[in-house]
Amino acid sequence: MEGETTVRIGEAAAAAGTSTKALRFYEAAGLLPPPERTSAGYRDYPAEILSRLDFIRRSQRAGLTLAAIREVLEIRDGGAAPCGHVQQLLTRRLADLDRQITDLLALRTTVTELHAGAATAEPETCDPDAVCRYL
Amino acid sequence: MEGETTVRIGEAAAAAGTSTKALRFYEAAGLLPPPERTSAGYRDYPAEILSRLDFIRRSQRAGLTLAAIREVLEIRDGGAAPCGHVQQLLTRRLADLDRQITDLLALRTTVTELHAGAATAEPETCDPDAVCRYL
DNA sequence: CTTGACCTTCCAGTACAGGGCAAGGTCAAG
DNA sequence: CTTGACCTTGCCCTGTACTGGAAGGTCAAG
Repeated sequence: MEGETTVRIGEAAAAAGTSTKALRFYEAAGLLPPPERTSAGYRDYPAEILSRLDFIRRSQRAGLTLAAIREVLEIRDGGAAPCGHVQQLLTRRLADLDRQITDLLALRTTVTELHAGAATAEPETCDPDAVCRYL
Repeated sequence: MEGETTVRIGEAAAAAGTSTKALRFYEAAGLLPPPERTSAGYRDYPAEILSRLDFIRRSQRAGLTLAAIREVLEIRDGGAAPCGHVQQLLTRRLADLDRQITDLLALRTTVTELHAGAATAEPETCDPDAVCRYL
């Protein structure tokens, strides 16, 4: 038997491309299980923490919130495969993205129109009461 | 000469379609000049406040922050026409919107791909260590 | 022995635009 | 006289994902 490889928080953070602050934050937020501690009180993570951190990072790149990621992790930690939940999550995320994109495109149209109007700015014809006719 | 029409905060808020809280907040944030007070200490706005509130609302619908709106108002209050500034503002806002939209579209592509992958979910083939292969 | 790189906890703050509630003053109507 | 609608100030709370700093413990190297 070999001794198991463990990592301290700084090493884990560096390997995952994040910060020690973030790892402690994830722990407080329930995304990481409280690790063992060394006799000095240092967090002592098993090497598997790295794939978990990688999962968190992949999920974040998909625009998922930490709360959503935590749910997936909880299902997995409960022993079940989170596939179904993940699929729902992605479906909702997609709908959300579509709504956001639609909203932004509409706003872009509005702002483009305002901008075009302002291009022909004639301060003389402005009603001071209206503050600015171009908005 | 007639007495000038004035409005109290509740009336102004209702007319502008916002809340008394928001009006006090705008005042603290420098978007509204501190109004006269009645003998009881009530804010007593001139009727012109309504066009200012309307301007604020129009600007917010264009997605401008209160800080940006305040700048425009300050220029106008300084006696100048804010046209040039407004045009810059809209140019920047447009560039910002384009960047946001581009980012969201890229994210949408990513999420769509993940979602398509997850549609063929086969929990058996998952590596428990990876938490979920579909993310 | 000391320095420096780690690690610990806790507190505070970031940006945004207010919302919620408390505790109390004011005013017209019944 | 009292009720109810309105107003005042002040203070904390929301959500997001952390980051910064203070104050101090631990450990290997020089």
